[in-house]
Amino acid sequence: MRVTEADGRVEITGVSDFDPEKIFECGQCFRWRRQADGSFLGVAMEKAARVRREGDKILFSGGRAEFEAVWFPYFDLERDYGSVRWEISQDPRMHAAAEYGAGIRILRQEPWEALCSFLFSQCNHIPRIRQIVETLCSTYGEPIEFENRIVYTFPKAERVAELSLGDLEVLRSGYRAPYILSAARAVTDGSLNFEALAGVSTEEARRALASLPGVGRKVADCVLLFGMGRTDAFPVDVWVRRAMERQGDRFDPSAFGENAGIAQQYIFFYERSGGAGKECAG
DNA sequence: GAACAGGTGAAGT
DNA sequence: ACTTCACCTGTT
Repeated sequence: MRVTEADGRVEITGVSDFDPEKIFECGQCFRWRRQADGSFLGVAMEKAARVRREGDKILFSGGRAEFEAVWFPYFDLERDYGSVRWEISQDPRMHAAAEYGAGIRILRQEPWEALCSFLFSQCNHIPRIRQIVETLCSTYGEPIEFENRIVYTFPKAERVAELSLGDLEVLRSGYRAPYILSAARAVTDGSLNFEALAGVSTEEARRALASLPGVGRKVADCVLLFGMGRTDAFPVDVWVRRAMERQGDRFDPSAFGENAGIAQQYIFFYERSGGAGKECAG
C-alpha cells in the first residue's frame, strides 16, 4: 500500500478489496451517506470524513496523521482481504458469495456505537435503523464542523446514560429505547467494560454482552464483529439463516476460524442482493 | 388493515 | 430443548 498526502487529503494505492459502496452499504454501519459526487461522507471515531474511489486510488479527507491514527485502523487496512477472500473461496459453497462481495471490508467501529446500532436493528429495516441512529446523533451528539457544514458525533455512553426514556422518545425507537439506556448505564458504571473484554475469549465477551437486556446472541455477535475486531464472530440473522438452511447440509462457520465474520458478511451481502435466489430458481 | 421487519426473552409445550 | 408470542413503530 502506498500513501501520499496532498491538498489536505490522503491518497492510497495498492489496496485490494476497497469498494466504498459495498463497505458502507453492506449493512455493517449506518452513518455513511453517498453524496451527489459519488463520494461518501460520514462521522466515526469522533471525526468526520469524506471517502471516495477514483480508479485504483482511494481518497480520504484529512491529513496523513489523521489517516494513520484513525482511518487506517477503522478501515482495517492492515488486513489483506484478497487472501482472506481466497481462503474463504476454498469452500465451494462460498465461491459465488465471496466473489460477489469482493471489495467489502469489516470496519472497526467503536464498540459503544456498534452496540447501540445493533440494539436498534432488531426487527427494523436498514433505512429505519439509519434514521434512528441519525436522530440520536443530531439530538445528543457533539456538533463538529466539516466542509462548512455541521455534523454530529455519536453520543458517548456517559451522555446517553444521563437521559431518560422521555428524552429518547424523539428517536421513535419503540421498545428498544430502554435497552439503550441500560446499555449506556452498564458502560458508564463499568459493569460492561469494552477494554477489559479485549483480553478475554470471544465466548466470554459474548456472554458479557448478552447479559444486557435486549442483547441476545445475534446482537452480541454484531458488536463483537463490527465493534470489537472479533472476526471469528459469526452473526446469524434471518438472511444468513436462510442461506445456511438452503445448503441443506450442515454449515459450520467455525471452519472459517478467524475469517468466519468476513465470510458472514459475504453471505449476508450476497443473500440480500438476491444473487443466491437466482441460483436456486430451478 | 393486516402483515412484516437484520431480535429478544418469557412462557408455553 | 423446541415453539409461540408480545414488544414499538413505520412501511407495504
